[in-house]
Amino acid sequence: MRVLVVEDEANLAAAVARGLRAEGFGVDVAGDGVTGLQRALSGGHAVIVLDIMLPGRSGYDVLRELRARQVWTPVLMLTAKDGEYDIADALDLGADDYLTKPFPFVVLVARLRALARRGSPERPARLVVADLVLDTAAHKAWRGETELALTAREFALLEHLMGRAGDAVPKSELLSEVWDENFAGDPNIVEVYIGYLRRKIDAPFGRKSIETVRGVGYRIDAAGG
Amino acid sequence: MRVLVVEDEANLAAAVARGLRAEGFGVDVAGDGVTGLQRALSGGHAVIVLDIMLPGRSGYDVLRELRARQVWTPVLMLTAKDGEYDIADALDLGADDYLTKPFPFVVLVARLRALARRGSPERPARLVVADLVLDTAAHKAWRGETELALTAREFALLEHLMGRAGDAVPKSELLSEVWDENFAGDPNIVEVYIGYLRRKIDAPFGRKSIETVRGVGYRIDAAGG
DNA sequence: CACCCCTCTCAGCTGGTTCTCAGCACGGAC
DNA sequence: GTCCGTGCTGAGAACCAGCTGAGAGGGGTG
Repeated sequence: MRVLVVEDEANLAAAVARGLRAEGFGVDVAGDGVTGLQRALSGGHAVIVLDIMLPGRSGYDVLRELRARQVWTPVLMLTAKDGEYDIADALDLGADDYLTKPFPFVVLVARLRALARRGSPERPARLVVADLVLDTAAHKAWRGETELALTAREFALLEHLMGRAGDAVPKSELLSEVWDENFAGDPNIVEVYIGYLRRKIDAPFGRKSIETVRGVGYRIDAAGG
Repeated sequence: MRVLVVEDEANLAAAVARGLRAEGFGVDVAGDGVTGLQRALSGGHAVIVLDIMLPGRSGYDVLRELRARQVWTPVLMLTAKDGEYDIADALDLGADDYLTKPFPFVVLVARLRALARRGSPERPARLVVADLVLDTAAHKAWRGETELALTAREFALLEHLMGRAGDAVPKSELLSEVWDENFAGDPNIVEVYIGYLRRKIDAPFGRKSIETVRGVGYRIDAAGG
């Protein structure tokens, strides 16, 4: 069972890592938010221990980004007790548990075990952006009351955009995530499919959910469009 | 519904596997205690049939280890009638039922069905979707008032689809759950059986319960159809 | 042994889906 | 306004997923 520890205080990080290894966990350590996010995205961890106060990107930020990218690995947040950061916010963002520093080591281990056992919650079956709804389990899509007839590829593309609603998603990311990691064909395929989508989900309803971000990619406004 | 059979007598194992497949179960076979334990831990089985006398690790051992690792899949133990091993011990260790060899095949099937039903509370004895009704214990199916004559395989397929009513069930999942974990044959078998089902449960009634989700699999609409 | 039923394989067909390509439109820089 | 780069779109080709009929193989039954 692998654990990712994202913590900038080197001493604490090392101590936690050593202790967890002794308990039989495999441990990865990241010293700042950016590398922490990378490691977390690469996946394979049963639990993530995430400090809130971090150089680079805060723990909040990392957590938000993770969930936005559909990564549902359980996260245990670490806070200093000075209360500058609100743990409630973290839980809102999708943290699964938290500990206030300093903490007894055994408590950390127990909480991690509990989180790991509980496992990663199912990814939400439903994506909602304004009156656009995707049911990923049923593979159905609606604009308001109207069901949309999307092909598999169109559905996958829309799913990815809605999963990162509010973000400008680079065309390269769409290519590698919706198509293939090493897609060899014409990258223009993304534009073609964006066109298909707009004709199905926007034009008939006089809407403009999918914005073009010139030179970057596309964005679905979190507030809807 | 997947069954794991842990049995070292190759003839018996093969006979049981064949018989269970004919009854519509997906069957995994392990020939000794060690691989049996591995398979069991990998999960996904509704029931485990476990011989006591095994090379490698005894059935006792495997059972103890399973329960120690918090795996609660129902287990049916097989014993030779010479009484060298005490079935009471097995029940103490957390076995759920037992059979003394030799046993009538129909008894095995009945016990397995009972265990599977009892074992997972979320698998009800009766599945209802609109006017489609499956009695999984009695192995009977109706559309409205009309009883349907389904073969074992057709029944298993319909059971799985109805158990996930509303979801688009991937073809790969159907293959591994209704057929076999490592089904080697032509995956087209799923389409063939979907065709059989439609001819029995839909066409005669002018209905369309089973929708094709192109590029994914099949779906039975929770609201019926 | 003959027959029937069930399971599964195979190959042909169909139409929707995916993708390529080429030309056009548009935005931004100067 | 002109030019260049980027994005949009229609047409059509290639492909492939899914459906079906035919039939082989095997087990069980009379």
